[in-house]
Amino acid sequence: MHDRVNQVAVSLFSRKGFAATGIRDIGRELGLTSATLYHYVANKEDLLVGVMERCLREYLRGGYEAVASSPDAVVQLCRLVHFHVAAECVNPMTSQVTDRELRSLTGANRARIIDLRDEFDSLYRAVIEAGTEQGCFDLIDPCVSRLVLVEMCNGVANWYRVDGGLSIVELQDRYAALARRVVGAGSRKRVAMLVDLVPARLASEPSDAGA
Amino acid sequence: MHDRVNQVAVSLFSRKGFAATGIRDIGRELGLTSATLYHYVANKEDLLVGVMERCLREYLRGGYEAVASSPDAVVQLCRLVHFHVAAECVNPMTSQVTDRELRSLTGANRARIIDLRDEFDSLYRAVIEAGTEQGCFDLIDPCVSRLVLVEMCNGVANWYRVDGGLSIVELQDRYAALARRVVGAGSRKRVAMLVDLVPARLASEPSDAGA
DNA sequence: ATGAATCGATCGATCGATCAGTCGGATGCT
DNA sequence: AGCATCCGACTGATCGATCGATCGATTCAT
Repeated sequence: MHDRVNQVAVSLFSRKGFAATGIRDIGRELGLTSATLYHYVANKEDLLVGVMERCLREYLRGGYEAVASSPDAVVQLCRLVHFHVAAECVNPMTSQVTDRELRSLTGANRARIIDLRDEFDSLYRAVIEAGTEQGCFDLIDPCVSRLVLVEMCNGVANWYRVDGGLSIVELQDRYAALARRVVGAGSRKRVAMLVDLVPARLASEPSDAGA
Repeated sequence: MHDRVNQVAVSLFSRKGFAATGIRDIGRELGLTSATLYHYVANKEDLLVGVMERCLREYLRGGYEAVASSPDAVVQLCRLVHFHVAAECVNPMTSQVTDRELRSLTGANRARIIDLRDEFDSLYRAVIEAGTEQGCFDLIDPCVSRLVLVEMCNGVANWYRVDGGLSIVELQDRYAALARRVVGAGSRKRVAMLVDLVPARLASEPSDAGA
C-alpha cells in the first residue's frame, strides 16, 4: 500500500505539480480519506522528498556502475548516457517530479536533494575530465558540454512515450551517438554496452495502465 | 505599474511556482493589497497566460527572423540557436515560467499556449528539413535531434547566471557550435551572425536588482 | 465632477493536519 | 473452544490558516 500511495502521488505531482496537488486528491484516487493517508505518510513534503531521494539514489547507483565499468572515457560516457536515458524512460513521472519539484522542498530536505543531484552531475564532470586527460575528447567547453549533456538527458522524460516511434534501446543508441558528438569523440570506435546495466523500475513509478 | 505587476509575478512564479504563489504574495511585494491587484489583472490565470503568450510571441518573432535570414540551413540553425540562447539569458525567469507552467493553464488558455510552443518547435523542424534537403546535415535522427536541440536551449534558463563565467556572446557561440555537432554539420564553414537579431527584454522580466 | 487607484472587510472554498473513535482480524491466555 | 487483548487500517468531524475573488467606500489627481 505504501507503494500505491507513492505511485498515485507521483502521478498527480507530475501532472498537476506538487503545490497544486491536495492531500485529498491523493486519497480520493486510492479510495481513502485524507486522514487515512497520514497513516502511511508523515506529511506532504516527506512524501515528495522520499520519492525524490529514492529516485536520485537509483540514478547514482547506475551512474557509478556505468563510470566504474571501464577506464575508457568514451565507454564511460556511452554507458552513462545509456543508463541515464533508460532510467528516464522507465521512470518518466518520477524523474520529472525529481527534476522539477526541487523548489517545493524546504530547509534540510532541499539541501539533501540538491547534494544528491549535484553528485549525479559530478559523474558527467568526472567523465569529461577523464576524456580530457585521455585526449579522446574534442571539447568546445567542458562546463557547457556537461550542462548540455545533463539537460538533454533529463529532458527525455518530458516527451518520451511508450507508444512512441522509438524503443528504449533505439533511443539509448541515438542519445549515446549524440553525446559523443557533443564531446567531440568520433564515432569510429565501437563501444559494447553492458547488458546488466539496467535501471530499476522505481516503486514510486505508476503503471501507465491507470493513465 | 502593469509591468511591475508582471515582473513581481514572474519572479515569484519562477521561484516558487504558480500554484504556490498567492495573489497576496504578489501584492505584498508591490506594497498593495490583493484587492488592488485585481484592478490590473482579471484573475490569476490571466496574469500567467499573458506572460507566457508575450514570451512565446517574442520567441517566434526572433525565430522566424533567424530562419528567414538565409537560405542556408547551417546559417539558419546557427542564427536560430544564437537567438534562442540569447532570449533565454535575457529573460531567464520569464522563459522558465513559460517552460514549466503549462500544466497550470486550463482549457482554451492551455491550448493556445501549446500551439505557440509547437509553432516555435516547428522552426527547428523546418531547419532540420532544410538541412536534410540541402545535404549539409549528417543527422543521427531528425526527430530526436530536434528534441535535443530544443531541450538543450530551453535548459539554459535553468542555470544561466549573469555573474557566471561566460558572457552571453560566448555562450551563444558555444551553443551554436554544439548545435552544429548535434546535426552533423561540420564546423568548416564560417557563419556570420546578424548583429541586429537581438532578443527583446520582455516587460515581464524582473530586473535582477531585486533578487 | 469624473475616473483611476487603493483600501478594509469579507465571501465561500479549500488547504494540511489532528483527533477520538470504529472496525476486523490476528494473537495469546485459560 | 471461548474470551480478552491488541493493533493496524480507517473514518467523520474539525481545527486554524490561507486561498482566489468581490464588494462598497475612500482617496486623489485632473
